[in-house]
Amino acid sequence: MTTDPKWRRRKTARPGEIEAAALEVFAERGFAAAKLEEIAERAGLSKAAIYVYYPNKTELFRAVVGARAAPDIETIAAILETADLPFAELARAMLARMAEAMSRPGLRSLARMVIAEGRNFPEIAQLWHDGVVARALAAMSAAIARAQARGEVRPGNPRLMALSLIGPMMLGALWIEVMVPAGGEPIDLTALAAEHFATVADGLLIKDEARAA
Amino acid sequence: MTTDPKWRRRKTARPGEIEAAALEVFAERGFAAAKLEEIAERAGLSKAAIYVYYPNKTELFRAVVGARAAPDIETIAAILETADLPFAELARAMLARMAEAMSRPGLRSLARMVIAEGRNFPEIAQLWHDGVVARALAAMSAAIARAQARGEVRPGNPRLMALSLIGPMMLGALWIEVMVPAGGEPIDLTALAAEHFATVADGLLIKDEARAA
DNA sequence: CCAGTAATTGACCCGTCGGTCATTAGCAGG
DNA sequence: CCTGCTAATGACCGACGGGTCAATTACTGG
Repeated sequence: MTTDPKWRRRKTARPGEIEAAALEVFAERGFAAAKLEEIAERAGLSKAAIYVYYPNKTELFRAVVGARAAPDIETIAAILETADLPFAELARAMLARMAEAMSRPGLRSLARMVIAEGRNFPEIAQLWHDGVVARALAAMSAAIARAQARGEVRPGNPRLMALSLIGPMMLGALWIEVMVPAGGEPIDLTALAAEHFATVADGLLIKDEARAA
Repeated sequence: MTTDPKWRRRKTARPGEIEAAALEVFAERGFAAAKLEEIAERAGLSKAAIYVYYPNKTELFRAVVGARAAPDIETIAAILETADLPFAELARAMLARMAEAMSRPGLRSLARMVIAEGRNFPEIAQLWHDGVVARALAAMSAAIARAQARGEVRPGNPRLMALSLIGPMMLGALWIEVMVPAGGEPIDLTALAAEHFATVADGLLIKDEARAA
């Protein structure tokens, strides 16, 4: 009988598998409480083998968080730069896309991790700030400013308006991450996006002018 | 010469001091990375003395998070239950109060901690859910539902509307906690509250009816 | 002033986990 | 087939930090 080898040499495949496992464990336990042994186990190799690919735990963390930062953001930025769609359509599409992105656990738990570990890893926070959040915010502010120039959006600070737009989606995502496991009522992010879009478009209040009609 | 004693017996004063120091350290480092030695140092006693008042680190954490949960929320809930103020005034006052509460680091960093450690401490998340977040959300949903019944607010899911209201303030608070230390542009929460109120009241879009005037 | 009590401490213990290293074993090239 | 390279391992180390305990010292009541 040809016995199965105890392990395989798979130099190119390893890093991806390690990072995937690490993302899981870091997301579940947080940086400090995550054990390399557990990451190794889930990645299907030994703890020592991790050190072939990453010099230490911190660097592995950096690789995990840094790698998966950009992709979803690009899509959102692309939507916002679709110039000359009416702002209402832009906003609706953006909120829908964000609901979608935050419905999958990947980006969502990553966001929670950045919030959780940002203080202890200033460079991680900076990486996300520069590469993800600030860019998204800037793209959105720019879109709002353009819409203001076209007379579609009322005057006001575009940056603060951008926060008004994305705040509820972030809160929804964090609710799912933190409160639902603790017994909180689930939230349908798509429904939230729709409801919030209605509010952003027309406000919550019923206008007096409506009575005049 | 009457020599100063090396230490004092201050049984009643200790718990408060320990919890204050613990809040600081937990907020700075996170639960796992917080060292009891450092908490002891800042509280002005020895590590061993902490164990007179708390059986272990986890229990201390529980005490810290549990204790400071309620007070600010009560104020906000009280505002929302001021029945029969016009909803617009209710919302404006609530947002202003929230901006104020989140401008101080206490509640703000506590919120970040709950997000950070909620997964590892389900009971903490549950404590906050039951005692703080769910109650605030319920009070707000109720206020919105009442306003809908009076015809002040458009139809729609009150719970999702409540998330629309508070989302941006939470995001602002987290921005200050996480991104500003990493070089992010600061945010004036009071200005954010005002801008967001304007959006919630009337929306971002300039109405066509306005042209008719 | 003098016990007796209990708050407080410093030194210690020990489990855990990040990180290292000599050794093993898969595999490619001749 | 076998030989050399190196991916991969298991056993180990050392530091760090949570938690304990006997000894110490501030008080309190008589």
